[in-house]
Amino acid sequence: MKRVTISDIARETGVTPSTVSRALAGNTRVSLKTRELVAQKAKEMGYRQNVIAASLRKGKSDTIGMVVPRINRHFFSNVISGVEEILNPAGYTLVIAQSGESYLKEQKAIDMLMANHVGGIIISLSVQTNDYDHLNKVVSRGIPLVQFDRVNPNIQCSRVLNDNFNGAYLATKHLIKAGYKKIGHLAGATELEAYRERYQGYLKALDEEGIELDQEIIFKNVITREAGYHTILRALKKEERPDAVFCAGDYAALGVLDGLKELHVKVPEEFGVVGFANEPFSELIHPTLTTVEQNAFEIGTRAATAMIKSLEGKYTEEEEVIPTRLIVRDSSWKND
Amino acid sequence: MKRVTISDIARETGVTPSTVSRALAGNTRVSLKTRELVAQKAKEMGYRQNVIAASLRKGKSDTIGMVVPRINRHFFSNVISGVEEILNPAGYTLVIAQSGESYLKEQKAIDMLMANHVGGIIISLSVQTNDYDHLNKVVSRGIPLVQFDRVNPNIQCSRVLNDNFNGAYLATKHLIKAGYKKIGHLAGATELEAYRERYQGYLKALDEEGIELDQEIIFKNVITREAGYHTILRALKKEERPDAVFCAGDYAALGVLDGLKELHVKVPEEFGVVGFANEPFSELIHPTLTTVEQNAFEIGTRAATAMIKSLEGKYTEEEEVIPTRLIVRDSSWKND
DNA sequence: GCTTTTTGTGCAAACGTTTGTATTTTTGTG
DNA sequence: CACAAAAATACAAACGTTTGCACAAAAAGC
Repeated sequence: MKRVTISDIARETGVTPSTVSRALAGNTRVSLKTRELVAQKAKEMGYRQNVIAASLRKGKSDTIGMVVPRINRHFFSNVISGVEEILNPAGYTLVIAQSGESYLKEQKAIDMLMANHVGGIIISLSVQTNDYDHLNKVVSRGIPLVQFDRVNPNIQCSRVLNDNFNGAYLATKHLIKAGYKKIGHLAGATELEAYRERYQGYLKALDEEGIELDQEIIFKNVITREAGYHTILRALKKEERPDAVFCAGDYAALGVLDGLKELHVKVPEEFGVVGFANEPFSELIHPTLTTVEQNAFEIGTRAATAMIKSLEGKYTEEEEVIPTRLIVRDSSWKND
Repeated sequence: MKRVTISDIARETGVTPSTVSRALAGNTRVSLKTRELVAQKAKEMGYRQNVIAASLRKGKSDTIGMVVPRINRHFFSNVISGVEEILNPAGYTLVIAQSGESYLKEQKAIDMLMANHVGGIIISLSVQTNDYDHLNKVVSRGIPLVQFDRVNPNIQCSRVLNDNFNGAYLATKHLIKAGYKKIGHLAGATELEAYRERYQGYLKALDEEGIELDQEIIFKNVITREAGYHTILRALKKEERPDAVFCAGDYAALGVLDGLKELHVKVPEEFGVVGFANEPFSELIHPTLTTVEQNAFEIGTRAATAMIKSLEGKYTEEEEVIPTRLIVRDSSWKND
């Protein structure tokens, strides 16, 4: 059962392969009559373009590469869905690679994608990444690049971002309005812009409300559930103990709730907790977690749209910021 | 900044492209000396193979396609990780397509993968799929196919499965031993083998313990949280009400817990609940959910291994069954 | 009716590999 | 030292497209 090629169609229709190629591409240089003839014959014979051959000839492909830290994170898998939503109908295919938060694997993934002649690359950086030669190489090869969420602003390419700043600002503001007096912050990895922005949003809210900053209740690099748990235990031993925390991630917030439960601290009565990301579990735990929703799917569609724009040569370096939204649940008082 | 090709290396080293090709492939027909010379020069010049060209020539590629219903399901994203774990080190790249539980999209995904000349396809069927021509086409084209989890046993290919039967059997047995008397079952989509097997496991456990089957407390097609919720409300209105249920999925179990909480039925004291899948949330909710763990990662590694075997021509149609494990948590009595 | 323009097709090269076969070089043997 | 055998390399075709250029036929202009 051989594949049917363009030459097979040519033979059957009595024209040359080149005409068939043009006809299938809808080129108006071939008459409408032959275009229809070819199209019909192609369908009849079950022709499918050999994209490999086409890519080789054209020197580029309709495959877009995507590099994410981990595919099984709610945020990233939803971004991927968003990207597919746009890319597939537009005739592109997506190949996904995981960096596993490792700089080395990220480099390898990009190498692999370039070896596969992808038409463009959409990436969210690993935590480890602090050298950007691999990204610059992509750009200098003329391959369209789009960064999202975890980005480096110094690379010449479009970027799609969460409004981390505003989300954090709203979250902190909410805690203040709800009546909590001493609000701590569990910050994420300081190397990542995204977490730094959340920290800034936190600061802005405090500042705006005239609350003095207390470095004693700001904890850096607290991302996991375990870290959150240990941190809250430590925090509550301090003389000036916080009565609420804004966590830069839901997993840390989950750990905080673990710790509070262990210490029999009532939430939200005695202590308020707000997370970030709206992980699926956040509405399933007890108490349900107040958190900041990031619109992962939309980030995906925007990134894909920016990519297509670049592919069509309409590239302009731009930065889009997708709004975030506070979801108030049971882990914080609602009376604001 | 032009790509360096095999001919560039040939020119620099004074041999022909064919020799370079063979040298890079490690063919012993070229002398060790030139092999080393070529390898060194290639490195020096920064050569990267053009896989597109190679694929075209060889008529197949080192890209493996994977089709899953949804990428953002814990189970599937972990299977994917397992597949990558094996495929990447072996020099293959993975392209992932989502069927979104739609037969049409599944067909399209397979078409796309074949157009891209993937070397093989790993698939888990969509719920909707009840026609298998697209799979047979893959097989008849000589493209290695591996099915996992949701499979059709009539297709000629290797399969990797969960031990659904035993998992369900253990779960039900556990409920009986724990002292529950009337155990219902929320079954999944009956079109899927996987769910039918879980049902069978449930039956076996009842039978073995000499408990008479009551069709009144078996509910089909209950997969979502909402369905679980409505079903348990309905079930508890019956005259012969169950005092425990084994759910074919964790989401349904979650809905059951919702319903029980609403009715102030105490879990596990008055009612036992067991789920299936060990979704991440299952240990975060209150009470924590007793459930059956399926080793998604291992399913992935096995599927990938089977794929590589097929690719290397060592194909034998085989079926592997990966064991499942009962995880007892707070939603059922532990005194068994 | 002859040149010029337009329109539709064909020819052939190119994309970068791989691989069967032919050719040259080296090695071994009598 | 000749000659066969073995080893190393070269040649050339092929994979299925796309596309610049050439060419023929039809249409248009004078």
